[in-house]
Amino acid sequence: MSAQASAMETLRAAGRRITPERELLVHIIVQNPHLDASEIFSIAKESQPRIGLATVYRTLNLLKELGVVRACELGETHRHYEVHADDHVHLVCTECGCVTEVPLPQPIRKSAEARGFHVERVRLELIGLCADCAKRRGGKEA
Amino acid sequence: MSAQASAMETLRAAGRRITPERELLVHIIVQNPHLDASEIFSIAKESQPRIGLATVYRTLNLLKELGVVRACELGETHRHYEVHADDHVHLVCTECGCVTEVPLPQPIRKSAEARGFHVERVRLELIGLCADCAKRRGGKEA
DNA sequence: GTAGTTGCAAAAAATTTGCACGGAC
DNA sequence: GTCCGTGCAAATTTTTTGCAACTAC
Repeated sequence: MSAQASAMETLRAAGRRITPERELLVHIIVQNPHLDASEIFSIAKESQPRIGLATVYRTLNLLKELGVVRACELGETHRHYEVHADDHVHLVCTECGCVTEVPLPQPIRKSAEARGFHVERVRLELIGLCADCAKRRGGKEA
Repeated sequence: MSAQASAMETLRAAGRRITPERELLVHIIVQNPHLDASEIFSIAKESQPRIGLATVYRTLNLLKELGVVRACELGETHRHYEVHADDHVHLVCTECGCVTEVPLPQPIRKSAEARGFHVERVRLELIGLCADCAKRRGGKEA
């Protein structure tokens, strides 16, 4: 099942309605996993000029509550929304909010579960330079 | 070197001044790695009642630029600031902003580097229930 | 037909900025 | 002493909310 279909299914399962606006917004988020609210709004207006910014925020919040998307602020200031479907280590408890850290061993998920942590979503990030930029930079600067 | 000292050293190295406010704010962030801007402000006021919210934001932005702290939005809506020092996968390029994904293999860092990605910081997150909450929940609900 | 959704505009919250004073170097 | 950093208040930006109209179910 595609990420899009999966998201809509989650909406339906939660008893929420499937609207053209929601289809559109989810579609945009699935296609461009790294946009912030206003960017999503801009793109949405291209195909649905009458859509309101409030709808974007309301939809985004709904999708967050349902666990369909996740807001993330990377590096300096860029904040974006992305679908969590993929398997992508801080142990963040969704219940009490406590955060436990694991030493970062090999079988990440196993390690957490060995500590009794119930994993719902895994997310990893490596911040640095992609191959192209690392190459391009090459000589200059450290 | 402590995270606190390390952060102050980074400030000094960048030619920025070491002020009581910055010492205080860094201290708070190091001690409580999961606060948002207004929470940091509240705690700061306890020991420095005259500190301004603007200073918190300016300091937070400065520390982000210097790579001392990182803003992160977890789960639903809680956004916080934390020090990156630890080794904590999305390949996020700090240069062009592109984001590449890795299949999540065993030696995470090695895998990324094998793709030519220059890793600067590693960060992992597992979202779910901590052992206590998983146990407490136990019977009721899924 | 009913109740959840939407767009618009206004309200509230979050973040940034201008300016004069104070303190780090 | 100089210039960066600070507090305060105002400006700007971001996010939420109220309400009547609309539509998915």
